[in-house]
Amino acid sequence: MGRKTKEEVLGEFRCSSIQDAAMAVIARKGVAEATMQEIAVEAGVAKATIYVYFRDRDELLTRTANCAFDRLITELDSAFTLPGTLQERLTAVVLRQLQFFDENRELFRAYIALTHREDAKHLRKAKSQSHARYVQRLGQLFTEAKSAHEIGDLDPAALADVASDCIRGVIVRRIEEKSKEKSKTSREEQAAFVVSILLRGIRA
Amino acid sequence: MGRKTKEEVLGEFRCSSIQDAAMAVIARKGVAEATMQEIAVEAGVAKATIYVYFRDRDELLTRTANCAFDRLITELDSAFTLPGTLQERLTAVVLRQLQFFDENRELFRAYIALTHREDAKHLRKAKSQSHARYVQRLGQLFTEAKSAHEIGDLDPAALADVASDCIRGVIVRRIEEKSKEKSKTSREEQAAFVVSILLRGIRA
DNA sequence: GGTCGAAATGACCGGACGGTCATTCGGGTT
DNA sequence: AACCCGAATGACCGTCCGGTCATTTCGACC
Repeated sequence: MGRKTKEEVLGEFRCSSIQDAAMAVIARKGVAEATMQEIAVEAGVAKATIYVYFRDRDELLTRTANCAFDRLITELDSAFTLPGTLQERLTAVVLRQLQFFDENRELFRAYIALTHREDAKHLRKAKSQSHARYVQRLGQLFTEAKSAHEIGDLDPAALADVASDCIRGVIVRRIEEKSKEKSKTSREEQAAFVVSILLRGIRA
Repeated sequence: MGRKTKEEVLGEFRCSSIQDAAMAVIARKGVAEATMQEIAVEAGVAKATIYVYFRDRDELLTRTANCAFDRLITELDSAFTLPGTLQERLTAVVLRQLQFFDENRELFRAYIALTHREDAKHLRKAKSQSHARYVQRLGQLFTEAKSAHEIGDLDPAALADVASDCIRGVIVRRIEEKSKEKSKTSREEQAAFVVSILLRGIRA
């Protein structure tokens, strides 16, 4: 049993090494341009070695994406379960998300790169599953706020869609700014701004 | 002169035929998977013929994208210049956009496909130029509304970003719904909903 | 040190794709 | 009808990439 565990551990270590390499290459080149060769070099193994642990390119990318998305969801769950008013909770969620993507920009690039993907259907599926979970969490938040009469008679699911759009946009712009070396606005300001618009609207 | 014009007209006709074919293929397969061979078949010409009119794949896609984006901008301009209150004007813009993409779904798919592109830099540039123009138009609209004291002391450019995010999201969801054969909500309702959220916010 | 089995790998294959070129084709001119 | 010239094309090339396989490498066990 000790031996077997050892082998398994070694195998899992190799697997995650390759997945880490895949994430790095995806972050650098995007999903479509992430070649097996480059992933292999990044992982410090031969290309054929990848095929010892993954059936084909699709399985590697699918499992890598699922891992990444799980990390994201897990990270956000702790923000979603915080107590407080709708404004407080929404701000916390946005803030946590900005922070997470600041620290894992490669993950965000992968996330975005998968958003509109026309290649492997499995990737789209994995992405849309995790995104659906995320939007659903937002919907819960609005449902609770509705119960507390913090919001009027609006469809929580529709609100969640709009909110996720706005948050997405903030992150995209933040990443683009960052790559231009001018992150002028703090996370806190950006989070407060978008939550303010969402809650109070544009009107005077 | 008559002869020359005739030749030019013929040439331009061929050009636009090929560009139309390129748009169709892009709409069907996405930018990355749009091969010269498939575009040629779609256009009813030999692959080599494309190279008579376009230097290479990049030039074909760039010019095709620019054409498409010009159509989009032109179409929206007439909506942007309508008179009325902020709410009326914004609703008109959103409505026109929904209608335009309903009628030119392939154009939207291409537009979205180009949004996050990691291939040809020229394409990204073309897209971001037209998108920048669009967001700028939105910004003008908010600036005017600010002058008319319809909105408070908020940065029009930032508002335009948020608004474009929300509108984009509505369109994406609309297209996805449509491909599932269940367009449950009318354009008017969807436009009114997103404008309502933008102007009045979520709060009760 | 020798043996064995699984892991790792370099070399290779088949196919797809962008791009080129010599040849063919077709309509206008004489 | 013969000729001409540019447009159109089929055949072809080099490259890249995913995937395979026979061979080698390496650590555990005797």
